[in-house]
Amino acid sequence: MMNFAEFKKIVNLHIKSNSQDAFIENRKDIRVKKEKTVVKNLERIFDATLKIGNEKGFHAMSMRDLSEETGLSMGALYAYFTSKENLLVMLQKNGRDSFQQVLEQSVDKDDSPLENLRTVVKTHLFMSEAMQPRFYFTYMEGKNLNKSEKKIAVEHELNSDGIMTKILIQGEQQKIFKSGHHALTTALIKAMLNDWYLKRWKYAKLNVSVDEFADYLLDVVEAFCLIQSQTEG
Amino acid sequence: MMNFAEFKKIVNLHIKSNSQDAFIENRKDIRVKKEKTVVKNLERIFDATLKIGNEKGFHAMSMRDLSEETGLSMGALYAYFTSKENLLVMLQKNGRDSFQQVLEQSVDKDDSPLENLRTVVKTHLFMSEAMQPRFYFTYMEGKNLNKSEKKIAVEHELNSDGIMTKILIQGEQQKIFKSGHHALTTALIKAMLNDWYLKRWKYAKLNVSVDEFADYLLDVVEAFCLIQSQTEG
DNA sequence: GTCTATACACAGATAGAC
DNA sequence: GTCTATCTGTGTATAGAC
Repeated sequence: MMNFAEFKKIVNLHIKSNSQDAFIENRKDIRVKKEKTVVKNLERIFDATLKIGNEKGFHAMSMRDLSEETGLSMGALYAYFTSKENLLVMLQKNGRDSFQQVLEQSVDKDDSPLENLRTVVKTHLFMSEAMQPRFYFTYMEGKNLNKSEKKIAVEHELNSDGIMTKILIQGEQQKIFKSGHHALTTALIKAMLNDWYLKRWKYAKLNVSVDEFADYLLDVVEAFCLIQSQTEG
Repeated sequence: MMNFAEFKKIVNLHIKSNSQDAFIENRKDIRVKKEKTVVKNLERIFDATLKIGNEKGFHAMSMRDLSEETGLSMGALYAYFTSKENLLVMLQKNGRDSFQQVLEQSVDKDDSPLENLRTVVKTHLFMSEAMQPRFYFTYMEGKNLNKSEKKIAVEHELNSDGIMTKILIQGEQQKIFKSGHHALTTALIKAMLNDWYLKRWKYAKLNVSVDEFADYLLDVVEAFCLIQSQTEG
């Protein structure tokens, strides 16, 4: 089964196109018109925002901090977004969409629910590993969004939970998984998945690799969900 | 076995003494000297800080916001702490200590590892339920602490993880629990426990009570940890 | 012990030169 | 397309009256 190294090769192209997507979606708000310049600088701006924001919080990051980290002047920065809040929204949107897409595409109707469960768990985990700063940022800065953006974020989460819950239900119908409160099971699995990028320092200290974490997490999940012990790994 | 209602009766006294503890520990920095006044106003200040801070983040909360919410003037506020950062540190310290104490006391050497595991999980969960705003705040605002305070926070977490890991090891020694990476198991259990106060909206939507959550979480944990299926609940 | 008034540093944002 | 210089609001914190 897929490990992180293989996963990364496959989706790297997708991930790298992040700031290009952002350019297309925010064309009207971006004063600079040369695509190549925008993509390059937007990437610098995003990276710097994630770095500073994850250290001390987005709100505590000043535009002067951002100017220093990116090497762009304050004036130049405002050619790429209309306001600090606009920058926050761009960053959040941008991450969510590619995540949702990759997750949905990972499910295969012809696979067994067990296979799909494993795939979805690993896909979620590996994406968060490949884009750790972004996932961390999205989680921690969610409450700084305005009401309507917050609502969108919640909908995305419920949507992504739905993918997993659906698999659990199918598993029960096919008598592979036990019956249970599947939405609650999903919530618990998500909680464990999120911990990987939220408490990175802890797993580093325990010297656990992302592949080991994936296998261990799946052991836990399968011990609870599977009707009888099957071949593992 | 203990449910939330019973738990709350037992520890309520402990929880209510929070601002009194804070008064004793921060005497030197508090300009007001009448204990009764300090305890009353400190509680108002803490509650207001948790409320506003959890809505939009501690850094985004201005002292004018806090003044309005507490009904105290800016000048009066600064009689209870020396700076905004000092207020943050007071709040964080204050919560941690009583948590650690209650958790450690909940373990009983004469009980079986299984009993102790259940007790520790429920104690952690029920404390977070009884003091949800404080737990949420501590989690989300951890990165705003300075280096030395951050270090203390990490130590507390490792310490509390240690309590659970120890129980898992004992369980293995007594041939009740499976062998495994016990520290990793603990991390996963903690992740699920934390989710209860971090994603409250989700569990509210699912209409899951704290007691139901406790039982379900323990089912998951026991399915993974126990050597063979034993009587549950 | 609490208030009002204010100091003054720093934030986000923009104008206009290059 | 990027820069420097600057406007203006808001932030934390304090002084001094009551």
